[in-house]
Amino acid sequence: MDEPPKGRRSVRADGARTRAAILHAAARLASVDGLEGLTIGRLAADLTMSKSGLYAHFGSKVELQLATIEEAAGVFAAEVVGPALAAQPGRGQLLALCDAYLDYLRARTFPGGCFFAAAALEMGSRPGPVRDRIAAFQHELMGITSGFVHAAHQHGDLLDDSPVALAFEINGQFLAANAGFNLTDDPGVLDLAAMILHRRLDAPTAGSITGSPT
Amino acid sequence: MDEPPKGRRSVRADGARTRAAILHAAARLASVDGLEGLTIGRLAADLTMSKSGLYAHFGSKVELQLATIEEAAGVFAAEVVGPALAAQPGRGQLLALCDAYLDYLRARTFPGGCFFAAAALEMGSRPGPVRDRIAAFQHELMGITSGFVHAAHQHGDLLDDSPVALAFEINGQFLAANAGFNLTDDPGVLDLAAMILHRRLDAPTAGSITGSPT
DNA sequence: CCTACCGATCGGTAGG
DNA sequence: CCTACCGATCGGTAGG
Repeated sequence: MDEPPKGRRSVRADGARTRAAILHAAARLASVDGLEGLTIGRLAADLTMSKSGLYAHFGSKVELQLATIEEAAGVFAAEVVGPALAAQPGRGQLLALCDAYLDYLRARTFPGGCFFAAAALEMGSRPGPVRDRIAAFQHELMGITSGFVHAAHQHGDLLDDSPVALAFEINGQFLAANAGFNLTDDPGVLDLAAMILHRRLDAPTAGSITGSPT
Repeated sequence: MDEPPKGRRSVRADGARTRAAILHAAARLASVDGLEGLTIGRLAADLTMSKSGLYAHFGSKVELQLATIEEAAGVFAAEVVGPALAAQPGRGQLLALCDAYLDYLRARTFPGGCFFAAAALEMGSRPGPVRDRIAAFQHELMGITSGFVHAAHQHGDLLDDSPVALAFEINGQFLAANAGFNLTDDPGVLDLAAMILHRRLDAPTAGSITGSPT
């Protein structure tokens, strides 16, 4: 009766899978109850495990919150930023970002709506490492968006003043779409936001989108 | 040693003053900690009174939350909607609304930023009477804003498509201004939002603003 | 990953 | 408006 190493999955791999399951549940809970309202007791009950089991993975609530943010950031990168990065630089890339964000809301990727919109509002006036991480994410997203605007300018696709201002404007429509959809449960809100964003990004020099050579 | 009725303020008036003090503190606390994070214990400590003293005014936490929303709605009406209602119908009325909102943020009327932006995000996915009241407020504000847009159309001041769409757009800039200001503490965020809104509302048929007769 | 426990705080009530 | 109290839950620890 030997125990070959492949007979059981390694403890390390089991731990990693448990950790992933915890963070998946934590991100979903936090989108509804907030990062502060996320309690270790409820999370443990949700996973049918003990509270101290959670403390084996995360030494404190703050560490759990920070890990949960990383989990949500991964989802956001995959669902929203990824599709936009895959698009060609230009006006279409900005539209891809907007459509991906609205699809991410429509799909109810997180049951409480956009994880980061909720977190930004909740932590905005609560100093500490959690708020700092959320602020850094928001700053990063604004940087990516204004980078897309800059690229569209280079591409001659879009006439506008400041990339920072347009990124701010787009972010505002994201926030309005998230808040409106959460409060009304009406997908028409997302359609309205899409219409506004598409009209806003209608290039004065439109027509150069389809003509990209090999 | 008689006790003339005017010798002490009426119990009713004292109660009303205490209630007002409670709600003032509650609205400020809730803007930071959320309507759910507002606890009766902390609120009592903040007012140096006992928890049961609070229960004499509000029978339950939900009733306290609802009363706190009414308090905040009164502040919002006085600080934001009031100045806009005082303005002449037209493009200038919409700008007055925007400027009043941004001033209300700049003044840190509530220490945690806009009470209703925070509440809308927090309660969006938490069914119940508190969420319903927040949703009604948001709906009311959108109605007021789109009414201003409609009036500006009548006044020939502003060319635009749907009042609902423009109200949605403006609301999005409010949310972005609130979130950005809360996260960065940088008043430049408010200046950026003001610039965006003023440029957005620049009438294609500008010039008819100053010519209103007696 | 567990049981068993800690002090603190939660919303709420009894009785005055 | 108070003291005194209730059961439940909080974040966290000891020890295994």
